This record gives sequence, C-alpha cells and structure tokens, in this order.
Amino acid sequence: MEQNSISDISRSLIEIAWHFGPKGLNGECCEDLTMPEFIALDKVSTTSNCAVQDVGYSLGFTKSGATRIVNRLKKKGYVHKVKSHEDARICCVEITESGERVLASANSRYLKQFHVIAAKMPEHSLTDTVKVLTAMANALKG
Amino acid sequence: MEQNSISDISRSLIEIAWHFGPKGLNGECCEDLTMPEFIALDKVSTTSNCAVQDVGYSLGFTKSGATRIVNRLKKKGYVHKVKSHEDARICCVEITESGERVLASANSRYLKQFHVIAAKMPEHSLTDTVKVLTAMANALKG
DNA sequence: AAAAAATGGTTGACGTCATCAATTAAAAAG
DNA sequence: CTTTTTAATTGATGACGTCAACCATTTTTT
Repeated sequence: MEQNSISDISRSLIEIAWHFGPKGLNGECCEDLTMPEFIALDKVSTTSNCAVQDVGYSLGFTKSGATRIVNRLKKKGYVHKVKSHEDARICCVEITESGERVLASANSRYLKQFHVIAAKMPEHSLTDTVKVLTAMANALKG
Repeated sequence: MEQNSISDISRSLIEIAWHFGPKGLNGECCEDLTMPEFIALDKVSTTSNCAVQDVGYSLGFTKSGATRIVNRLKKKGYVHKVKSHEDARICCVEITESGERVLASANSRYLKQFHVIAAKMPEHSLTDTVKVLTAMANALKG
C-alpha cells in the first residue's frame, strides 16, 4: 500500500480551497464580511433587480438561507431591499455605497493574497497561472 | 467606473474555493465527512503520533475546536485516541480501517470532480493544470 | 525536592449560521 | 372567483467553532 490514500491533486485543491475559502484570509474576506456574504454581495452588485432567491441560488442556499444572508448584509448597511414594481412579491436587493466600498476592499485583499502566492511560484508565469485559474473557474460555471 | 469592483482573478479564486470547499461537492466531501473533517482525517493519516492539537493546527482551529473535531471523527469510527507513552498529557490520534476507506473514497470523489472540470478546459493540458495547482498549493504551504 | 509555570486536552456557555416546516402575501391558472 | 404557484419570512432546531475555566501532567525555577 502506498504512503497514503490521498492524491496530490486532491490535496492541492483542498489546500487552495481552504486558503481562499471561508476559513482562509484569517476567517474573513474583508472587514466584517464572511466569504458567503462576499459572494452574496458580489452577486447583488452584478445583478440588476436582484431577487433574494438569486442570491441564495448563487450560494447553493435555500430561500430561507438567502433571506438570512441578505438581512445580515442589510443590517451591516451593505444592501437595501426594495419591493419590485412589476411583482410585489419580489424583493429587489441593491448594493449601497458602503457595500461597493467593502467589496472593492475585499477584492484588493484577495488580489494581494494572490500575488503573494504567485510570487512563490518561480516556475510559472503570473499570466499562465491566471489563465489556468480563469479557465478553471469558467469550466466550473459551464 | 468599471462594470463592477471585483476582478476576474478574485472571482475565479472564489469560484474554485467555493466549489471545492465546504459547500462544494454537495456540501459533503464524501459519505458523512465534512470538509474540515476530511482535512483532519488526512492530517491524522499522514502524521505519526498525531496529537490532537496537530489536527487543530492544520485547520487553523483552537485546541478546543481540535478536540471537538477529533471527537466527531471518533464517534464516526474513523479514528481512535491513545494516550502517549512518552508524555501522558498527549493524546495520539490514529486512523482506523474505516477511516482509511472513507479517505480513499473522498479522494476518488475529488479526483473525479477535478477531471470533469479539467475536461472542460480545452486550451489547457491536464498536466499543465495539475502543475499549476500543485505549485500553488506548495506556495501556500511555504 | 518543592513550588511555580507551562503544556495538552476537555468541557460548559455562547454566538453564528444554514435548514426545515409552517406561514403570509401576491400573482397566475383554472 | 377559487385554486395553485411563487417570493419571502420566521420560529425551532442542529451543527460547529470559540472563549474561558479547568484538570492532569510535565518542565522550569529556586
């Protein structure tokens, strides 16, 4: 039997997921934003007339979980909720100025972290690394 | 101002972290194993005389959290705890047969997922992708 | 050798967070 | 106009990790 039963690729993927995931970056993406909140806020900022459930869908949450995360963002002042004019059931979530700021801040923290890591990969160019990661992310969506 | 404030690299990293992270793979790594439990079990399997705190360290948990995750794995029958002979304070965590099995199973699930994704990246060879990810994981450790 | 400090581990109280099931309100379908 | 579907919310619940206090053992100090 081999040294251990976990392959290098699995371990690498986990390492990356763990580092850049909910527990990485000191457990918080930026300021008082958790990772799911970051993703939710990004979804809100890039979706026009973003319904509460749209947020939940992008996270793989139930609609109940969606309500809760949106309310958390609202309490923090990063979004506000507006009733839709077309359909009074729908609640449109919109990002605030403060939300934009924290999103940009989280982004720069991610970027900085990434460059620190990329600098420690002498055998790979930054652009190649970026290309692979981007392609991978696209493959995940498609 | 640009379309949105989040860069592509950040978004890609998050996408990958989210997909292969705690919420990915249907919320569970394998069988009844959560992501942190998977990492903990891997740590146990690759560390001889693995103390409870060693597990905690690899996850960035406090020693209290380490105790809890080890106990959870124990309850599931994937590890057992043995008092160290050299130091009676230390509690060595050892993987069981059942633990080895579930670890291998989790690994194959990760591997399968990865190959599905890699197959959707026509412009990158599998080996190149693996190389970049491995280098990145190594950079994270160092 | 005795006392004090440090170390490994555990436990109770707590806060956070997402789910489930039930509920309300509004729109669509019949 | 009644029935069904859909969007959102809420109370109860369970999982999980932290903090602080604690016990036991080892190491350091004097």
